[in-house]
Amino acid sequence: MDRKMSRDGDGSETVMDAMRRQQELLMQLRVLVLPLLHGVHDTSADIAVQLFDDVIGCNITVASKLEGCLLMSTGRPVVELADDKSLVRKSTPAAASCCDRTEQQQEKPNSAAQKRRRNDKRSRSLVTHVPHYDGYQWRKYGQKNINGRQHPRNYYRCAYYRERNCLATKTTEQQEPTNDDTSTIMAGDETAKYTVVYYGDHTCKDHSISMGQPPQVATSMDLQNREIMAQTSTDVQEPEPDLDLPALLEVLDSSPIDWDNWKI
DNA sequence: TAAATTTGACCTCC
DNA sequence: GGAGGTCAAATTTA
Repeated sequence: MDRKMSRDGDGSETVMDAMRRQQELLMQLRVLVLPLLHGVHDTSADIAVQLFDDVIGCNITVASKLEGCLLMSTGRPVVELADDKSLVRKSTPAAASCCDRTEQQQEKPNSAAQKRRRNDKRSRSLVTHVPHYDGYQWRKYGQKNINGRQHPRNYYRCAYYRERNCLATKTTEQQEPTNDDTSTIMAGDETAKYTVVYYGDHTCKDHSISMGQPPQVATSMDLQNREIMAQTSTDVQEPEPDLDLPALLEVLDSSPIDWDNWKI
């Protein structure tokens, strides 16, 4: 890895790029597969969900540790893990961690601490046609028209935010149609693509996205949530009852794999 | 009637 | 001061 990291001067961005890419693709694969498991025997679906969470968690852990090593060796921060850099501001000494902010919020829920900025480097984004199919239950808490964007950004937090103090949040935003898409994509069109950005981990799960924990509790909840999501989604992004696999596969088309960067 | 969503206001950051 | 993120009262829905 040292050899690779020393490429292009320091090469650190290549490795981190690959990690980010892996993270992104895993999220996309998760979104792709979870709906297909709907109705599948619970045990198999449980295991699949757990495996996804574990692999993603493993990836996040490796990326974090790698980033720490790079910080020590280069003395400068590496690029953000999130794709949407406008949403993730650079860390500052004053920027508390996600967990630190949690404590502050619990102490003074209506104080100045109520406004949180997205400094979490563990945010990850993906592009999907079915932004609700991610295995979790979300509650919408806001909508904002973003400057210059055609579609508003929707803000969701975990449905267990209060009940289990789960700080996971996500934003969804319908992508602007490209030249190729303009003929087919309209508001609410099921072929529309959405950029989904996730922040934080689900602490509502016993194991969150971590490794080596028993899957039973969290995964059964995932399945339950997935069913609820499929039944109760109320936003524009209504998931199709019968999922269009080609449409889902198109998600992957939006970010072709660059195999050169995968050679670490 | 409880739960979920909408939406305008407020707050923080740049 | 503008943009983005969150809160919370009002409204809608099941």
